[in-house]
Amino acid sequence: MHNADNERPDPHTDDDEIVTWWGLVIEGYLATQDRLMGEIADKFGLPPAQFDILLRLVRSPEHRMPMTRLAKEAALTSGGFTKVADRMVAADLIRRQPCDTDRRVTYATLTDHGRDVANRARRVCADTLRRTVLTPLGTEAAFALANAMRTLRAVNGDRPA
Amino acid sequence: MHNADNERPDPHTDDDEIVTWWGLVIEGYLATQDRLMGEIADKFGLPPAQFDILLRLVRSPEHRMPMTRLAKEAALTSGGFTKVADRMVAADLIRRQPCDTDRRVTYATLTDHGRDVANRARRVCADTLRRTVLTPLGTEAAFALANAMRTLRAVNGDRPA
DNA sequence: GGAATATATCTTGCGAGGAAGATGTTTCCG
DNA sequence: CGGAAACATCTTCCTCGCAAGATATATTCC
Repeated sequence: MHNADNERPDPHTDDDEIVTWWGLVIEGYLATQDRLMGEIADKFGLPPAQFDILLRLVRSPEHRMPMTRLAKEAALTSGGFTKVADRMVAADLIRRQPCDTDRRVTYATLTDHGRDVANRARRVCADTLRRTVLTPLGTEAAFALANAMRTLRAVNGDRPA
Repeated sequence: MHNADNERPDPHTDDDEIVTWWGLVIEGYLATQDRLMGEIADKFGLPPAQFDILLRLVRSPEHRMPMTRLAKEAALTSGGFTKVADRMVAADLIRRQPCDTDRRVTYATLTDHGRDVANRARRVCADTLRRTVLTPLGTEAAFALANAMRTLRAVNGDRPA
């Protein structure tokens, strides 16, 4: 029934501990992220990909960005991003704006409605993060969290492009 | 051009900082996880869902578990899990084993080949984690990471099933 | 000017997973 | 015993995103 107490079938038990440890860590953060995105989806009808795009656009000068650059930053392929953009255009969040000086590029530009939704969703997101992450952890642990992340990015290939 | 230096169009700049902070944290861990799963997929042909299932089975008594329980632990719907199981049966990683005492339940049972793949993949996974996460972070930071995760799980709904 | 290369976007087909419903099995209760 | 409710699994249809290829435009070199 219980062969974990006295048996040791293979010498890789440490492996299992490490993999389990990492699994729990990832699971915890993913669960938090899922709840957060679920809230955004419920309240604003924004799937994660669309919310991410809105955040990037509302931070951009003139609230616009070339499609390709946006796709790259959101870690989407151009083909995949086309359909995300289609849905966002249909929802009146962005519009496609041809570039005057380079007719290859199309800007994704935030509509007034899109800017409004982005700001409100960002506010809700920040409030929830404060309540469910920052406050419980405390600033010190939150800082450690970001530091650990920075270490991971530095060790592994941090490809900024 | 640069309206971030001297302008402050809305009073929610702190919101943006928090959301950005969390986005970077999530992105860092997800990138690590993606690389890890990419390695497992490349070397063993195991998609993340299948690898997760294998780990749970290899830890289980008699290397088997009822389908529904497995689906629940892997955060999949029963319908979605059926097809994952189909692929794993086709790859000779698991087989479906009817239960003697309750003819509703079907066990997912690890095949010999499945057990072998699971052990080798787990070893690779643990080695990579040691090299790219545990060693760079140090045991203290790694401990802090797990602690922060535990806090998050405690604050938000920790459903132990 | 005009061909070759690079860039930006869109279209088609595929795999993964979820939701709703169908089927067969067990358990509960009169 | 016999029917109703709960349960486990599977089937069908849907959405989402990626990969590969097609099309159109820009830039560069001759």
